[in-house]
Amino acid sequence: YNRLMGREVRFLTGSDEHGQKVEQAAKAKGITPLQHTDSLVEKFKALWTKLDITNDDFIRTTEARHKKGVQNALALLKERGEIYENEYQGWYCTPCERFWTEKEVPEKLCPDCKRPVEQITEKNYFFRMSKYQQQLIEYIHANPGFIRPENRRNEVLGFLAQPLGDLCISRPKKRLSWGIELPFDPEYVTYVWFDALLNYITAIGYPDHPEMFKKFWPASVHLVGKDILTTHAVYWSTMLMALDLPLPRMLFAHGWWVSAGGKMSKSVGNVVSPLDLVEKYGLDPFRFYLFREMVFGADAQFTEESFITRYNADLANDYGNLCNRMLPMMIKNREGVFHKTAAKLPQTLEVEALAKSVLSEYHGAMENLLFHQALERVWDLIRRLNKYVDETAPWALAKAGKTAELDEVFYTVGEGVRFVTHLVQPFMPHLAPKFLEQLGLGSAFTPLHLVEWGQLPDQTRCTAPAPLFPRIETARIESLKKGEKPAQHAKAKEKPAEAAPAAQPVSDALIEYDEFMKTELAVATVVTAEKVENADKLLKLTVDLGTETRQLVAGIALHYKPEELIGKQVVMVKNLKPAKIRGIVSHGMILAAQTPEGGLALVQPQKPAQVGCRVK
RNA sequence: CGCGGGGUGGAGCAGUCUGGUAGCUCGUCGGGCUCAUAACCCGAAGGUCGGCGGUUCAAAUCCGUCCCCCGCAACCA
Repeated sequence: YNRLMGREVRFLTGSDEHGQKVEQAAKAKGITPLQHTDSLVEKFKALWTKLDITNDDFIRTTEARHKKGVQNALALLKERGEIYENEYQGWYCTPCERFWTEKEVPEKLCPDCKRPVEQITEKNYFFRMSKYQQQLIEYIHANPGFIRPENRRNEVLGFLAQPLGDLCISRPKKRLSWGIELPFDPEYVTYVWFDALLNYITAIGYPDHPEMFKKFWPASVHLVGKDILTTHAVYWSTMLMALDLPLPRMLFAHGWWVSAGGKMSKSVGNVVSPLDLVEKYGLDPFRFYLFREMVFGADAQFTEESFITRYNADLANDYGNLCNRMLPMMIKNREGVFHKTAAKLPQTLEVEALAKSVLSEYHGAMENLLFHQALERVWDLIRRLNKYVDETAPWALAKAGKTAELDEVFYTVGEGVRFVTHLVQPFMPHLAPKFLEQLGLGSAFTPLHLVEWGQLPDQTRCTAPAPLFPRIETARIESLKKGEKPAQHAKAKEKPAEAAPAAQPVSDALIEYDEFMKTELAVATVVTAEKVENADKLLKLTVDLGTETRQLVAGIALHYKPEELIGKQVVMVKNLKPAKIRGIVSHGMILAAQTPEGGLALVQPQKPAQVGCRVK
């Protein structure tokens, strides 16, 4: 859009490649981190090409220009006293090689591997982030358009209402080598966020190409996912403040596409690869769908069905068909030539007035990244044009020989198509030119900022049209064609009932009797039962085994109330290794089976059995 | 009170900041037109805007409170 508006654009994207996760993933594959990211980057780039994303640059944080910029910034901040050395204390799990916060390890066990964590102290470097907290709050208040959408801005302000600590920006090399070395301490690398965020400036010439840097910084728009808003709004902003650099003009957090019907799941059968739609229906309609269907900034649901609905209604019926219904008529009656005339019909004036207001609202929406709104306005005009054709009934005008009026109508519709095609071009760069060709304009686009109503030249001669958005045939249309009543397809589209999770796959391998006998099953009586705090599914039970009582935790709280369990006999695995669940020791496991409704049924002796007796 | 999002006609959403006839698309029903990709145009049905309370002349919108749903996280021994 900005390019079409005649602006000089620097569209940057890239990849953040350092850090522990990357190092671990590479290690697991037995390749170097760089080999690992190389292959990922290749995939990203191929994807952008496929989607016709026209980024001017793609920066990788492993590139020399980036490393140099990061080290330069670090050195500068150190020199200015914005970075200091301090002890870092935390709970560390050696096998997992990671720190946990006090809160994360209430029982001093690693949440990942359950092994004990140890409190260790190590030297690290810290960035004086807290120093800028107040300044940042004031900045956000003073620049209401900085963080968008607005609810996100409030989220950030909420975050900043809490005391902000300083940011630990280093990792000792002995724990993590995959990173950028600190210029002032070769034993350390940079914390990945501190490294990655700087890409926005290292990619545009910081610090070696000041003329380029000056030209493109501050960025007009930072577009980020909603999940990384805080890092950008807080870490990055304070880093820039410390570096004495201006903040980006806008930080926009976009939402996520979510698959309808909850999480994508193979067993539910709702896995859709968006890219399949590109293969099936083309890139432009796909791009259109993405921008029209999503309220930009919020999450949106993605389904092939909604894509098809959108495509047929907006593209095939409204936009494509508008062009297609008029040109043949014009070829038949006026040799396909547009005659520019002064508007006389009241409907023509209405269309012109609408076009003008649509144009300004369109630009307003686009400047604010409200793409769905921009497209909505454009479609207001497209619908008005279809209505206009009905109102003026050019086929009747032709019969009556009213040539002047006929020319006015043809011109208005032709100009309408030209006009909306320009507005839609950022979304559909490949099909938009074809509309212009059909109108007889070649592919001579007017720069977007110069587009106005009435620029279709007099005497333009159109070409014979062919549908540019052929309808996607659905069952409903099929049946209409056969003259049947519309099928009640609501039923067919119902979400497939979530199949009760299949029984655990049973292995074919047979076991020896001895092996089974290793599992000691026993009858126990539930003595006490209570809910585990802060856990939805867990109950803490004590059971009587005759010779002893045991404490165990069972994930059955959704199906059994504590009080209904007390006094019941259950079957438990007696010789299971104890484990801590949610910090509570669980020594044993009680048996239950799934019911057809997806509930749980505890396994119970059919008649009262001897407590503690072995089950076999 | 773990974090976050949300509850508006059958479906998906806008409107909520800046109170004042509840709007859009799809779907349904009826009609029109016949130029077109069975499309387009018109009309209708359908909503106590999650519940309750409050502020106000006036509440989807502001305040309070409760309920429910969905992601993520944490446990499913």
